[in-house]
This record gives sequence, C-alpha cells and structure tokens, in this order.
Amino acid sequence: MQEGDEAQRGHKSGPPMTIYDVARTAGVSIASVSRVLNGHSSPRQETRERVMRAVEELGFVPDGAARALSSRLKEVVAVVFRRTRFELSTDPEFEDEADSLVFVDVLNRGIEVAAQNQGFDLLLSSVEVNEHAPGGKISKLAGKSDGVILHDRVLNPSGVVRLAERLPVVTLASTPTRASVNIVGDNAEGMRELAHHLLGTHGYRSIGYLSGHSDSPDNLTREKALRAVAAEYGVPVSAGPRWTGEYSAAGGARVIRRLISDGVQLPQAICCANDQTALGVVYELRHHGLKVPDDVAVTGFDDVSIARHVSPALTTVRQPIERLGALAFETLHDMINGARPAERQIVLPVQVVYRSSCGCRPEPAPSSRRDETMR
Amino acid sequence: MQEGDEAQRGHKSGPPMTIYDVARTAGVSIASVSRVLNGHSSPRQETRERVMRAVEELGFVPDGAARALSSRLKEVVAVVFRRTRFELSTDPEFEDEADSLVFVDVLNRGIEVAAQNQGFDLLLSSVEVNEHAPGGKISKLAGKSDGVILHDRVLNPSGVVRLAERLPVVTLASTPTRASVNIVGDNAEGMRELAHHLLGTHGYRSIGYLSGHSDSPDNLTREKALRAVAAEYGVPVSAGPRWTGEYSAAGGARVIRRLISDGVQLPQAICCANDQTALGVVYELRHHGLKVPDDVAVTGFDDVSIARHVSPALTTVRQPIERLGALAFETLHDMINGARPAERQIVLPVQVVYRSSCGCRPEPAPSSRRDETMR
DNA sequence: CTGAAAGCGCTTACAG
DNA sequence: CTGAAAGCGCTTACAG
Repeated sequence: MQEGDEAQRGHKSGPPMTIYDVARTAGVSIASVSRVLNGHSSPRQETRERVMRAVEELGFVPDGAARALSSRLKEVVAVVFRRTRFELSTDPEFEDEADSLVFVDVLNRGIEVAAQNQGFDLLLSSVEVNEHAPGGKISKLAGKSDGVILHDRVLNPSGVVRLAERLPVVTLASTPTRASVNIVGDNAEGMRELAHHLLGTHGYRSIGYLSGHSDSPDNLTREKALRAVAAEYGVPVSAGPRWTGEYSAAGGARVIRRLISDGVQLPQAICCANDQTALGVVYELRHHGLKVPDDVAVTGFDDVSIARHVSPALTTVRQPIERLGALAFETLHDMINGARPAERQIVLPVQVVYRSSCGCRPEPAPSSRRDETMR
Repeated sequence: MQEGDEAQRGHKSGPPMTIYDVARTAGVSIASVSRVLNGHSSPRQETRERVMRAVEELGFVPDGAARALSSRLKEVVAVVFRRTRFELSTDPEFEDEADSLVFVDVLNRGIEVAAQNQGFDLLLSSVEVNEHAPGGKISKLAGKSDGVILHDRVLNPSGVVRLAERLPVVTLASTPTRASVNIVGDNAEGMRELAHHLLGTHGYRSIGYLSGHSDSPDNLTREKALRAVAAEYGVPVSAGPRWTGEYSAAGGARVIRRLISDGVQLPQAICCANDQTALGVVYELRHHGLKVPDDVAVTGFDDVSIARHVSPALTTVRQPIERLGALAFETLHDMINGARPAERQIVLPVQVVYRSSCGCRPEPAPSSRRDETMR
C-alpha cells in the first residue's frame, strides 16, 4: 500500500519517510519508535517487533540532522588538511602536491578507523595554501561537527585557540596551544638516531638536509636535530633555500637536478624530510649516473609502504602513522565527552629502520621481507 | 560583558551561542539575522552591519544540524570505500592494505576539491571487506548526507539500487544500475593500446597479467582486454590464482617471489593491475638479479605520481584520477539538485604513457621531466 | 525591509 | 512500559 507511489521515480520518491510514518504503521507513538531505534531497554518485546517490522517495511532511516539537533551530538568530527593549489588539471606542474599527501592520507585513515569504532564519521575538508580566511571555512565546518582535528599548517596558533574556545580541537604534527592538544611523532629522537647512524656508524663526513615545507613543525624539528648531531661530529650540513623539496618526489628530484647542473658538490649523505622526497632524490641521482648508496647515501622519514619496495630499499624513520591518527581521534572523542585532556601534547615513539639506502647492506635477502634491522 | 564568563573554561563555555543571542545583541529579529547570514538581498545596509557586528562580537557560527533540518540540505556528500582488515597495528602483514589505497585517496581528493567548490563537505567512511551488513552502516551515513558516492566493491548491485531509491547515488569504478550512475576510466581501451604496444611494437611473445582484487570491475575489464589482444597475436597469457597481487606492492612482490621459487618460467612482459603492483614486481625481479625491462618488461596502470620517479620509470596507463572524482561529485550534485542524469555511465578517456619499464628507452633525459611519449 | 510564527524530524524529560 | 508534549536551532512563507 505505502510502496505504490514510491518506486516510481527513483530517489525522488515523494516526501521522505519520517518517524511519524513508522509510528503510524506500527501503531505506536513516535517516542516508542525512537526508543527501539536507539536501543533503549524500556520497550517490551512486542512493541520492539512491531516497530522493527514497520522500519523494515518502509526502509526507514532516521534523519541525521534531526537526531543531531535534538540529541546535541552529530557523531561527526571534522578533519582539515592543507592543500597546495590543486586545480583538477593534469598539468604535471601540479603533481608535487599529490605525492606529498601520502602521509596525510594514511593519517586520515587512522583517524577514520578509530572514529568508526565509536560510531563517528569524518568530515573531510582541505584548505588552500593561500586561502585568505581559512577561518571562515573552518567555522562552517565546526558547525557541522562535534570536534575538529587540524593537520599542520592549516591555522595559526591564535586561530587554533579561537576555534578551540568553541569546540574540542586536536592538532596533528603541529604545536600545542593552551586550548588544544597536539599529537606528534618523536621527530627529534628519530632524526638524532638516524644522524648518529650516518655520521657515526657509517662515518660520512658531509651531509645534506633536503627539507619539507618550511612552516611544517615536523620539518623544522628534524632539521634542527640533524644540525645538532652534525655539530657534535663537526660535519658540515648542506641545507637552506636550494634544498627545499616540499615533501614531494618531484621536489626532491628538482633539488638534485639543479644542484648537479649548477656543479655543486653533493654531500656524502642526504637526509630527506620524508620518504617521497627520498624517492625523487634516488631517482634523480641515478639518472646522473650516481649510485645510491655508494656515491651518495640517502634516507627518508615516515616509512610509508613503498619505502621497502624500491631499490635500494629506503633507510628511514618509521612513524606510527595510523596510530597517530587514531590517537588524535581518541583524544578528541574524550574531549567531546567532556574529559579535559591530561596533557597538551602526546609524543609517540618512532623507530629507525635500517635498509640499504644508507649504505648498510647491498640488498636484503629476497626470501624474507621483514629482515630490517631495528636497533 | 558577554565574554566574561566564557573564556574561563575552554570549549566548555556554557550554552553555545544561538541565533537568538545574535538577534538580541543586534536588536533585530532572528529572521533578519538568518537573512544576512545567508546573503539574502533584502536586509538593508544598517541592519546588515548591526548583525555582522554582533556575529563578530559573539563569534557566532550557525549550527549545521539546525540549518540542515530546516533547509532540507546538509551540504554533505558521503563517500564510502572498501578497506581490507585494518587493525591499526604495525604488523607488516597489514601493509598490503595501505599501499593499495593510493588510487582511492587521490580519487577522494578529486571529489573533495569539487565538493568545496559547491560548499559541500565529504563524509568519509570505509567498510570492512568482510563486514556482514555494510547496508546498516551505509544507511546511517545516508541519514547524514544529501547523496552518496560509492567506490567499487562496497555494495552489491541490489544494495546500490535500494540505496539509490532513497537518495542520489553515484558509483566510482564500478557498474551502473538502473538507479545510479557510474563513473569510470576507459580501462578496455587503455589496456588494449598498452597490449598492442607490448606485443606489437616490442614483439614480446609471452605475457602475464598480475591481477588486482578479483571482484574489482576495473581489474576484470583490464584482464579481459589484455587477453583479447593477446589472442590476436597468438601470445599466451599467464594469469589466474598464482597471479593475484591485490593491487599492492607487497602483493606484486609476493607473486614474483613465489613464481621464481617455484621455478616457474616468467613471461617476457608482465602487465600489472595497477602501479603499486608494478613497483613491487620491479623490486622483486631486481632482487633476483633480473633486469627490467631487459629480462622482463613490466607495466602499471593509473599513473600515480611515484610512477615517474622510480627507475626504470614506469610505463603505465594514465587515468584522470582527480577528474574522475570531481566528475562523480558534479554528477551527484546535479542529482541532488533534482536533475535526472542523462546517462547511466560516464567513461573518461585514459592515455598510455610510454616510459622505460616496457623497454622503450634506456632512461629519459635528466633535464626534462615531461618528455614522455604519449602517442 | 522586517518580524512573529510555523515547521523541519528527531529525543527525552515528564506523567501516567 | 508508553504517550503527549516540549524543545533542539535554524529557515522561510506569510503579513505588514
């Protein structure tokens, strides 16, 4: 009876079902429908069954906006990350962007999985690098969610504080503020250990730092740690404006290409700000007939999954990327539930993964994939 | 005056602002506030200014749920993709997953950027591969959005139809139904051209197809196209159960490792279901002392960004990934606005990109990054 | 141009 | 255990 006039025009099927329709066909009040749908214990078996039958029959799904409005919970957390101009074009110029986002994607996946576990969904939004007022867009996003997770470089500290005064905010790979919590990997320790390996164990006498975004806290911390260790060893560090790879393979390749074409003497080892950059660097070095690691050692950061599937396999610093994302959600979720965070920043340990690109071994044995040395 | 009691406890700042607060401090009705906030033309300059001042002063942001409820538009589209068990562990066993998702991530980014252009946000959700009733989770998601974009393999056709009867649905790299629209790259044509290049131009006399997920329409179409061309040339195709790489680098490497350890004779060329797989294959072949492309030619599919930054640079089929995503959103957006789609499926052209891994050239010239031949 | 009021579709005290 | 009713915070005819 109530199906007749619907099936006719696809999703344009007249006024959508509401809880009133369900109540009517089940012969109960809307309160009862609501209660069984929300798994309350009160409705007795028979009521429950009648409601479920009606729900089934009508294919009813409660409206999320109405639920959110009356229960004061949207079950949505917003995630904002930064994107550098991205024009939906196929112009190779824009490719830097896409491959520098692998880390962000994996992080988001970690958030997403953790969110699912609590019945929350992710509202994903990116802000343009030179967007004048990201605050406006982010405010709107805040209106659609219960809390916000901000990747690095999307809002300045005062913007973060302002937002955090309105709703719970957690930042990722950024800096804590008095109102928000920051989740980050132990960049300093990871880079320190890697640098000691390069300069101590391998004894390289010159080193370069191929940087990521200059306003990325991760990048800054890594460079600083490398410089500190290099100073201990009295080894010069090549870095600066000519060494900016922007976290991308294309950027890493570009730096090497220019350095070589300018006749600059390359250091014995190059620490890249992330794995993508290292991939681009290895590629470009080989192009010019240089062997990695024999002529130049190269390392990455993050340990994204392709790092082990290239030759030479990349020596890098493994960050618990998904875990960082999951922890960001969990922390935010607690805050949404009214808990006040115990600390302003949570630092997760990282682990140096020794493969071939640093000069450690010719190549791992083909038969075992997990033979990396993690000391 | 109204700031005093707020700044004290972070986001727990008493009852949140509402449009009534703004109206009161501006000395106008809530209707006027609503009108200026929504950019209606009616309110006169003075009213507009008073409202804006109050909004600014209070840091007011309208509640998204309330807006959605009364305007019947959430400005949210849900995106659902499939994830194979993902436990937030660092167990290498689970790495296949992460790297097989690059394509999905780029697709999502295309959707996201297009959505932003229309003021929409993405509600991202993944479903487990062996989730019994993804329908439940997806229904709930549908309740939170105005339309849904489904990646391949998340819902069977009847599930898609059922969902599409309730709200607009667009699928990606999947199959059209009578109620939903599918957006897909021209897999058949791309693979056909690639196969002709391998078997015709290069004259390889044996070929393998290293497959992706067996229930992925893309994968099926690619294999079928390859077989058809191979048949024309009378060239045998190695494929099947021992050739399943599941779209990941780890999977591709695994297949090669087993084939070699079983003493199987490898074909002269291996077509991989996607780029990640090809990366794993190249890696593993080299491990065993085999040269690519001299001993075995290898090709990918998709042309993700790292494809050009590895050696040998990957010959592959470029899909307009972001464009596919953007088109999915645009199509969905039209449907949300009441347009009935003109066609059930939109196929976007793809382009074979000839680099080195097929045997075309030793290596491209270092100085130019865009010298791929696209014929 | 502006305001009072109805209504969007739910949840949840409050009675019974 | 169940229902009538209020209320969540907006938008938008409807009058004026």
